[in-house]
Amino acid sequence: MQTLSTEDYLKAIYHASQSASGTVATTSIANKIGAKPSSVTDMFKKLSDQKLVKYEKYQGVSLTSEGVKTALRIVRKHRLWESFLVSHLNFNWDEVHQVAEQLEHIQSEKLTNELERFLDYPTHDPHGDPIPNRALFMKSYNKILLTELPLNKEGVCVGVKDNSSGFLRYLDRRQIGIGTPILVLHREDFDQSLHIQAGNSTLMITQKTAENIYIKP
Amino acid sequence: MQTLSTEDYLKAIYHASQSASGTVATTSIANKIGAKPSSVTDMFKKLSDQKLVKYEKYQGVSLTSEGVKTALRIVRKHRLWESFLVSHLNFNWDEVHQVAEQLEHIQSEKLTNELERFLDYPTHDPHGDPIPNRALFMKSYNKILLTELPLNKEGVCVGVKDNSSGFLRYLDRRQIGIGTPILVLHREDFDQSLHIQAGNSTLMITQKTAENIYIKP
DNA sequence: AATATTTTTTAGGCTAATCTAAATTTGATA
DNA sequence: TATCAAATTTAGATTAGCCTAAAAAATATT
Repeated sequence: MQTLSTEDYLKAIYHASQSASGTVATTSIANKIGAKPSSVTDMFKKLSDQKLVKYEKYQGVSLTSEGVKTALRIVRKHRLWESFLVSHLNFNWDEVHQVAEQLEHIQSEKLTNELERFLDYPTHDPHGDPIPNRALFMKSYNKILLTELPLNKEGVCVGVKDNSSGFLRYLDRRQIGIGTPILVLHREDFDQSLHIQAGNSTLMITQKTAENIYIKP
Repeated sequence: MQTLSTEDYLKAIYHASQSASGTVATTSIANKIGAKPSSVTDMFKKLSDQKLVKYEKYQGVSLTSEGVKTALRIVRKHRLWESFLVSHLNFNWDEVHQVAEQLEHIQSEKLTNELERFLDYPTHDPHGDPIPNRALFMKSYNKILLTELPLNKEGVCVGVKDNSSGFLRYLDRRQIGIGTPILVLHREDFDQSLHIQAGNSTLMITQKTAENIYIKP
């Protein structure tokens, strides 16, 4: 059984190793967790003793298969709770993260599995991220960034890269959400901004926005 | 903001002060929390510094009004979550306590209030205990123990005093639950055991059982 | 009332998780 | 490749929450 803190570290290592290849650096975890590098080193040693990560001095860490399982169990809970908050408790997709950070630590297999059943076995959370099933298996769409969608090719928004409240509320205002059909009408060579059709409305978005929106073509 | 541990202490002090009058003794909290009396003394001092309890050496503690409020907020969450687990997640009334002990610490007013709305403003939890509303007000039935119910007077089971899994499962087997109509047919002078009608069936229960069942006459 | 027992507190330690400051290693740069 | 900057680790300290053992106070018993 893990402590709150070890669970946070394992999740952070898991997410860091998704976006980069090779081992995960001390500093990158320090930034995610909001702790000093020296504290992270301490924790790396503890996790290594518990065989949850492979750690070699100065070489960063990688999760063992046991570590991956533990991390996925937390991700599973996090995403199921986020789904519940949005679908039944009137939370908006920009409000769920902080609460789910707490709920993900609740220990009860029965609770997790019954919640999943109650939600009718959702495959994706409110941000479009895949939810690991009971066997910890998850299937992602093969999605691309909106910056990579060819002109005049129909796509659907299936997720976001930036989960910050600010970005999500911006998308709300632009009426872009999971499931919104998207068509790129014009790409401005000068600054890579896009004119798009999103649902019924036509609008302009910056490159920075486009590289944070996932599309299923 | 409280730590997990201070919340546990406040809740324990609240419950202890419900069942006894005057101040709450160090040992009684030590037993509830599962800690040594010396640790409890330490915590009493901390809670006193935070003005959540009134504490005088060797004289036990009592909650301040701020302490009562904090405790009731936890009780509210505990009982709402228990209700949710039973009504929507297929938990039996003897399985909810441990999980609710974790869920009661989740900090989000919105979550609590939305959960209450989703459950349609329940007034009592699965064990018949009253749920504090948003203003932390709760209304209890004026209930009596089954030992005090006069012969041949109709009553309804509205709660249990002992919330242990063992007792609750025993009641399940006897088909006694919240809402079951109860009639005392005979009281045995020798050992105070009762012959009762519970729902459709007639059965015998011991005095010990009867003093753990609450009845609304 | 004096003594014995129980309850409570104090004193001093331990562990997990953090920190700062100093030392070490890596890897980038001149 | 020698040097320097950045990243990482070590050493030593801190805090919360707990412990044991001993001392002190309250309560019960003779």
